[in-house]
Amino acid sequence: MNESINLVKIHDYLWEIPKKGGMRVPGRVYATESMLKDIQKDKALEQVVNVAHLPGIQKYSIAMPDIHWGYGFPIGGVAAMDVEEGVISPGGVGYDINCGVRLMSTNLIEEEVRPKLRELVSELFYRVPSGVGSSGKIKLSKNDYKDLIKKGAKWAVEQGWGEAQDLERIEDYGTFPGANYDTISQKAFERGSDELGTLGSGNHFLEVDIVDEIKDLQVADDFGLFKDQVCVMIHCGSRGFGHQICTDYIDRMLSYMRREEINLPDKQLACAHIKSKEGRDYLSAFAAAVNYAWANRQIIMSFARESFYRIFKIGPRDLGGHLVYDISHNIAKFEEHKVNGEMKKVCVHRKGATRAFPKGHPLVPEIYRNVGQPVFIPGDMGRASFVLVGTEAALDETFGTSCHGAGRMLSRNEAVRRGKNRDLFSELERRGIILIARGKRTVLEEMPEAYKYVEDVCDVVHNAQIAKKVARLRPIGVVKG
DNA sequence: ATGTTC
Repeated sequence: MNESINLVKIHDYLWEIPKKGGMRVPGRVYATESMLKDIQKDKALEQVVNVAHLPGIQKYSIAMPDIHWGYGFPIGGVAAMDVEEGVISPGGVGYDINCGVRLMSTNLIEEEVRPKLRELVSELFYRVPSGVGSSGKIKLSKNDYKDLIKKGAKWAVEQGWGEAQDLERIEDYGTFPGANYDTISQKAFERGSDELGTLGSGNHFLEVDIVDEIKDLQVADDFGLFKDQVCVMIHCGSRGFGHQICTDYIDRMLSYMRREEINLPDKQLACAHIKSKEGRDYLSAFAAAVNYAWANRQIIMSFARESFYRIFKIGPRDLGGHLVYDISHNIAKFEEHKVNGEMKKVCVHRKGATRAFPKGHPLVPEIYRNVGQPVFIPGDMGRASFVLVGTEAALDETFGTSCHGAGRMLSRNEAVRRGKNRDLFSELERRGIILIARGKRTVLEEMPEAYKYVEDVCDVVHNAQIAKKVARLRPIGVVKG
């Protein structure tokens, strides 16, 4: 418990940790009072306080309602740094650089898919390798890499996985600027060389979902969503490539901090000034991993389309198979935000947090400029996931950010311990959900009871108005690592 | 998250 951390109520869904000691800004936590009790069970709020010590941090060290303990920064944390004096921290992005979620809509409805659901999920499981260390059929040469790390999803489309219009529905059109081949270790290249088009493990998944309830008819329609529609949700990141880049740069930044005599409450806050050589090199390698993750999700979506074509013997026109949007929830971005009444350029770290820009914002892709940015909040494999839309209040209060998931409630070990006599596969099947997974342990770690109910988390961001609910999805087919 | 403890 963190009795020593004082929480001052701002309103029913927002609490402030007053500035104290070496904190440069206060902390702010979006949660209900009852959620705070769970949040206080681990060291996540201490991490919010620690992050508030970082050089150049602006306004607040922010925590979303799905916050939990992470490496250095909490997962569900947001921190914006001044670009002149501030720092970039690999732990503020996460080990899985550009982990994120994309949603693909289809023209199909549940009753059309049900009769062949098991075949479909088997096909998806076959085409998209999953599990730790899973490798795919795509082998990346040095020249492939050079092109891929600069172009991201655009590279994947050029190679034939998907179409140009997909790129209009990805943050930054699927290409992150600034990648530099020379800032990346050989080890990172090796680890990533056969992992493109693979899902990975842990909380990553590929799901067939049904649009179960529409919460905002107009916005749902603008996103191309309707009741009973079949969708595909993909959650994964940059695999061993991004992981190795994070590892490499935490190491380099620890020596930078010793050299520059930067003292922080936790070694895991390893960071370097954005303008330093170490900071710039990290950003160049990080950009490459961002692009790798976008290419990865692009390729997996393309495999999903092919699975539908084969199982239902239909073509692209009948499937629909439109990308709704692709969100990044482990990323740092240079954006303009209002600080003390003036617009300034900051580097926003979003770790387990989703950008949620309102309509009219120039960084929202043109097709959604008059609607607002889609926000996806995946829940657990047995209950629900949500589609929301970004708001003006998010831009004012949270650097345009909302939460990213249900938030873990049980540790992985505790979930496995409690679930060891259960058969999640048949339990889910009785509820109409086909689950195919590579490892039984991962399934127990990820069982529904290990997570908060996602709608409770969505209610916080909805009521705090930092995103607005659009639709609820429910899973009918799940592929796990 | 992760060649699941370089």
